[in-house]
Amino acid sequence: MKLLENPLFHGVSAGELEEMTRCFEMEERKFREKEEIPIHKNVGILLEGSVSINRLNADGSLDMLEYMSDGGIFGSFFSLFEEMGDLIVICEKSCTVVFIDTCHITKRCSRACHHHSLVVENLLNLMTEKVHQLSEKVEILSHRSIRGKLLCYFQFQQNKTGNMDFSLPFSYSALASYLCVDRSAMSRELKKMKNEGLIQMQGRKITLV
Amino acid sequence: MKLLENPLFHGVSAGELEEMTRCFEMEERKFREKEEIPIHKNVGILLEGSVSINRLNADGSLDMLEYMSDGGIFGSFFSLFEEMGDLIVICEKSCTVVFIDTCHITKRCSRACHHHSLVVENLLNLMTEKVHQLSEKVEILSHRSIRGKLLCYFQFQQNKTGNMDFSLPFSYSALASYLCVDRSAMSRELKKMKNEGLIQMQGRKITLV
DNA sequence: AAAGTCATGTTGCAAATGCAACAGAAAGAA
DNA sequence: TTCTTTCTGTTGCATTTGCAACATGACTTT
Repeated sequence: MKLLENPLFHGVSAGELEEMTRCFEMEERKFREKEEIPIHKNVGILLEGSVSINRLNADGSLDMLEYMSDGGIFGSFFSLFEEMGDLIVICEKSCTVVFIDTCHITKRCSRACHHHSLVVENLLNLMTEKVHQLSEKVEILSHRSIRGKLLCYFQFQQNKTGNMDFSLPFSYSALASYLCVDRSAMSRELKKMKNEGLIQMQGRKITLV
Repeated sequence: MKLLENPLFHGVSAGELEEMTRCFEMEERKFREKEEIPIHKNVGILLEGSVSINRLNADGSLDMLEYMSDGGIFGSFFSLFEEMGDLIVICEKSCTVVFIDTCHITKRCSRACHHHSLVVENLLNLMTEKVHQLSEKVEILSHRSIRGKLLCYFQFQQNKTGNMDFSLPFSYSALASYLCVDRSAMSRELKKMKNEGLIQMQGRKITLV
């Protein structure tokens, strides 16, 4: 995905983008699978590949908070834990990331450039989307049982594809981590649901009945 | 709290606010306890009192998603469910709310007024805060046990006051609802934690040891 | 005063969940 | 290929949790 196509630059022309690249001191970097992506005080825009956003626990283990692909945005605006220094972004599929230092966005541009307000407005829309994503996760986690969480998650996925079936974007282990439940217990529950005819599973393809 | 003091209008003068009130067609309304606050496509700014944001379940019961006081902001920007039509805002303590139709904020002002970009920038900061709040809730709910959720919630409260102790902003029933756990089970767990010397409780005042 | 409502405390019990441990399958690296 | 790692499926068991039911006290309403 091209930078210009990213929602953050919606309404910006190619020429303007060129100018902004300098004005915002944007930097492009590539990462390979499993590599950790440094975030500091930057906003990261994912042009290609996919990454996971994880929280580092006291015991050294990781909880996946999010998983995103092309066009995804991550950084200090979007999460509580970055400030706490225990947020870890990991490249899942080799990716290209454009970094922008937050201060270029937050602070008013001394050159009073016109693009600035446009980007702020776009960022606002992205934040809205991010709030929706978080609300979605809260909604999922608010269900008390594993089955409840699974069904809720499945329904969200189903709504996104529009079809009755969809594919998990990651492994079942990762799903358990995302849902904050025990993997084996989840596996057990999935089997039950399959037996009860609630769902069909073929590998990572799932069909809600 | 005065409207001018609200973070949404940070950096705006009294005169400008006057102008904006017309430009944005802002409307002020009062509500009494237990009253439902209609939201439509508005942003609501809470000047006085407090409200709860609840989700309406299929069975007619309500889950509290949030509880906010003076200066709080709610509306379509801030939650997933409003669009789904099952979000219900309820006045908890008699309150005053200022409504702004979202379109006045989202769309570029035809009069190209200067305040507009300022408000968008402020709104961006508010969204950031909202993202943090949601991340906080996700963090709380990501703990698997009731004890884990309680301790996590307590620590957040503690950090906010800065002291070792703090007071619940609502009832224990409401807390259980907020944490998405069974009230009686939570009550049982709190007793255990008290006996183990992890916490001290005097009514709704809690001290982390 | 009497009735009703709500917050809180308590308990037994069935069901759900987490945990630990193990094993085969699949995928990737050497 | 072989070796290694990760993913996945499974099971027993102790613990936790949700649920239902009931009791009490504070407060409000009639």
